[in-house]
Amino acid sequence: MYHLLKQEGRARRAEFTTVDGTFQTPAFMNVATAAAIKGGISAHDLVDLKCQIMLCNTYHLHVRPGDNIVRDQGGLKGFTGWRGPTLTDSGGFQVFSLASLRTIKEDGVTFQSHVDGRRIFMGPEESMRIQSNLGSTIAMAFDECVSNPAEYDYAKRSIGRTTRWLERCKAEMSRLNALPGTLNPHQLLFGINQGATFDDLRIQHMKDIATLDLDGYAIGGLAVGEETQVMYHIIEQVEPFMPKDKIRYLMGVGTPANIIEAVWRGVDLFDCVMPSRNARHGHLFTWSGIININNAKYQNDSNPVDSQCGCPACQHYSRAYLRHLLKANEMLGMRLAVQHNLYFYNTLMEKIRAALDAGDFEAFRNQYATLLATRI
RNA sequence: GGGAGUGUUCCCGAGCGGCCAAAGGGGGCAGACUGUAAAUCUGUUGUCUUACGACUACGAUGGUUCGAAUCCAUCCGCUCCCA
Repeated sequence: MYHLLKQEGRARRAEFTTVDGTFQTPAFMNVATAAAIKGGISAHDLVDLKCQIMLCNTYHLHVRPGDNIVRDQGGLKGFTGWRGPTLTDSGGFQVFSLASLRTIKEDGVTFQSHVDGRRIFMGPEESMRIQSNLGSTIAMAFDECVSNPAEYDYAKRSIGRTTRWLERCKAEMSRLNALPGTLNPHQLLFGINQGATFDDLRIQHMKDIATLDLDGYAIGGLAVGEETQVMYHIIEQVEPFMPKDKIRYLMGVGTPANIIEAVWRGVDLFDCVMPSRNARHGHLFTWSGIININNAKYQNDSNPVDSQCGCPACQHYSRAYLRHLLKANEMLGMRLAVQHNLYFYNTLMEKIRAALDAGDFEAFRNQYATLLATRI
C-alpha cells in the first residue's frame, strides 16, 4: 500500500505498507543475492545499518540451496532472520547476464546453472512458484532485460513477450496466493517496464503494463550499457505514464548521484550491488566524495574513513587499519567496508527523505549530486 | 678431505649463445565495478625520456665469441651426498 506524504516537483516522499512492515521512501534495498549480503553481513547487522528492506534472488536460491529448502525453513524470514520486508528479483536479470548459456523462447528461458552447469528452465510460472516458496514480501515479474545498445526490432518483440509473461505472472501469483499453506498469501507483484533506449517502446510498454493494476512498477533494463544521460532521459519519458498511486522502483541503480537524480525524476525505490561490491574492492563512499582505501596515501592515516559517518567501521577504526585488513585479505576488512558503504547508502536515503520532508530537496540535489561522485 | 648441485629483476621461479629488461606466480602501485557467474577483472612494476631510443642489469672477476643470464677459468656464498 503506497501512501504519498509529500511531493516536490516530481520527487515523492511516501511510505509503503506491507504485511511484513512499513518502509519509508525513497528507499534503498540492500542486496543479499544468495540470502546474505556478501562480505559477511547478517540480517542482524542490517538493522544496525539502517536497512529497511532486503533483496534476494530467485535464480540463485533456486539453484542453491533450492527454494523448497527455503520454504521449509520458514521462507526468507525464517531462513535469514530478517524480519522486515523483502523483495525477490525474478531471475530475469540472470537470463540477461548469463547470456552465453541461455535460449529464450515464448514459454520461458533455458539456461545453464553457473554452479554445476545443469540445464534449468524458467518461465513466468516457475519464477512465481519459486518466489512464492521464498515467501518474499514483494515478487518481481519475470522479464527480459535487454542490453544496450539494442536493435529496435528486437526490443519491440522483447517488450511484447515481457508483457505476455507479466500477464502469466499475475495469473500464477493470484493462484499461488490463494492456495492453502502458502507462505505469504499477501505476496505482492511488481511489473517491469522495458524497451531499451527507445522512447516510444518504453512509453507503449509502460501504458500496457499500467492497465494490469499491479502492486508496484519498476523500470528495468537501465544502467546496462547506455550513457547516464540516456538513463535519466528514459526515466523522464516513462514517469508520466506510471500510476501515481503506486510505488516506483528503478532496478539495479545506482551511484549516489544516480539515485538523487532518479528521485528528482519521481522514483521511490532502488537496489544496487555497487555499495557492497565496491566496498569489497576498497572503493568507499564518503560525504566528501569517493575514496579508494587501498591507495598508499592511507597506509598511515589515523582518521576514520569518514569523520561524519556513524557506521561501525567509522566509529571504531582508522583508515590505516581498514586498509591493512583489506590488503591482508582479512575477512574483517570486507565486513567493515561493506558495513560502511551500506550505512552510507541507507543514510543517503534518510537524508533524501529529510530534505523532501523539509521541502528543500532541490538544494540537497545541488549540494550533493556532483560532490558524491567526486574522487578524492 | 672427495663428489654433486646451485647463485636471475622486491620475493619465489623459468630461461641454457642472438627473437631477453628476461616467461609464470607472489608482492607493490593504480584503475574498473550499477535488478552480484565478481573476496573479481584490467593495466603497470630497472633508470632516464613524451616517444624513438639510450643506459645499467642475471654472485664476483677475467676470458671465448660479431654477440653471453646462457660457454670456459678462477674466486666467493649456499645446498646435498660420501669420508
